[in-house]
Amino acid sequence: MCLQYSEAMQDNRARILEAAARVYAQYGYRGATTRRIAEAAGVNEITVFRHFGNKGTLLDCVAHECGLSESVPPLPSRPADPESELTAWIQARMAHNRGLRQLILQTMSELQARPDMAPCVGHGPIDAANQLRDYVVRLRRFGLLDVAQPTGLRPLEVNAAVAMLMSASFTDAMSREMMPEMFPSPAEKAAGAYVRVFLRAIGYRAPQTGTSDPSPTDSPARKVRVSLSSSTSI
Amino acid sequence: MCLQYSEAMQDNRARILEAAARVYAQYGYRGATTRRIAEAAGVNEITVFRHFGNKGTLLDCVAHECGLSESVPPLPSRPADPESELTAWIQARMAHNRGLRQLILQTMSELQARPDMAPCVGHGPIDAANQLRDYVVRLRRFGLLDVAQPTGLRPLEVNAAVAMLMSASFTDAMSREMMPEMFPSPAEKAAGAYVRVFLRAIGYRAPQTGTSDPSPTDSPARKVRVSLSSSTSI
DNA sequence: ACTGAAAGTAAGCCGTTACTTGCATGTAAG
DNA sequence: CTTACATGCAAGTAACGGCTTACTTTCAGT
Repeated sequence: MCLQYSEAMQDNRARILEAAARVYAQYGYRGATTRRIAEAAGVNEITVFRHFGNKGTLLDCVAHECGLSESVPPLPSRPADPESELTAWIQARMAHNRGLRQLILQTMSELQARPDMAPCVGHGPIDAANQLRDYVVRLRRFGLLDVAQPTGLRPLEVNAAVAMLMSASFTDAMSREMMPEMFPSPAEKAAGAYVRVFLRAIGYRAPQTGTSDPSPTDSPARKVRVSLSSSTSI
Repeated sequence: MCLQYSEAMQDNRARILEAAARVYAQYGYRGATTRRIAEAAGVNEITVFRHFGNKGTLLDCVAHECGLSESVPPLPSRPADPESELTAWIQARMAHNRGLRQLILQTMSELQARPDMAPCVGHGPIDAANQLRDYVVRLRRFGLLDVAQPTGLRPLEVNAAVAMLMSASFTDAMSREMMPEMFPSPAEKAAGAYVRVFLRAIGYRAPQTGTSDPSPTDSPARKVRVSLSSSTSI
């Protein structure tokens, strides 16, 4: 039946795409030659052209189909243990980013020449930052943030704290290997440390013993003047 | 006199180096063709080869001579107004990094193929992080940090806070343009917000009125158990 | 006027790269 | 068995890129 042709075809197509992603991540756009890609895919160079027409189309497909889309589980909608929840989330994000390190760096460095790649590389981090902002809103709703600090907790700084946590996990994943002196904390402890710093900065206080299962309704923090939304620029 | 030859020669050499840096930043190693560099320098292609022998040597010289070395004034040795001092420092660092953005991204993405570039791109940030760590030590010596916080101020987390501030300023400079949603705070306010979050996280308290000109000797914070050094891995 | 360093011009060599064309092979559907 | 499709192989083309050779121009110092 016609599906078997199609299956074999899809098979080769997938192998070419995967090989192209690997070669592109290692050598960049110019260095990802059609010969190298075909060789890495175990396929004749001509097959590449028959499937994708030309190199540009192939690498566009790589960018849109490959793993830059998120595969990190979301933050819980009801915060229970913020420190461990955030740490697990940051750890997963760092592992994800480490795996895509070369691909991300190549794409970022070539954004000027191929600006249409911007959403492809930007969507993941932006979405994650919005998730984190929403999580902070939930922490506040559940009364887990100390809003009576002397200096006050302004939206500008909460956004800054979010950007700092996202940046730290991203930069750590991108560059710990190339400049370890920048990250004196060992890799397995880094995520937890970032999260603790973040929580301290946004005024997180572990709930008092006995205040288990906090509900949003009985929290005095709801009428605080700070309101945050993931899509609101401050 | 013979110096005029040399001056003219240095002139062309400098123009080639500067043009090579521009072309490399825009197109990367493979895209920085000798023809493009020569054209950008307003010089014959052969002159490039006569000066540098081959493309590799030229781009090595670019990496070692160009502006990746620091030009940011250091943090003051006697902290007076940490928030404004750090903000000015971070702002200068961000401006510096923004100017070198493409050069940094290209070099980072090609580190796998040219590992000898690692110190060239890594020295600046590492040095800056060490400066910041030393500054925190000075804040502590001058009694400007609240070390009696409930959760305690452990070196692991101070290092994490340093990494977060450095990462945030770096990532902001690198990627605000390509994904503005990631940084909802306006660029001119971002540095100050990062610094305030950082100071809050490390337990900075503005000195009480009347405690002007703090001296390191009369500070009770000196005998705290936390000791930090810029070259110590924790 | 002569010398010699620095720069330019013209031309080319040789390998690489993207992409094409033409032909043969295998294989499954009808 | 035929048809159609997917793939492979051989060869080639046009352009580009690193680098060289052989020669000329410019111009300060002697």
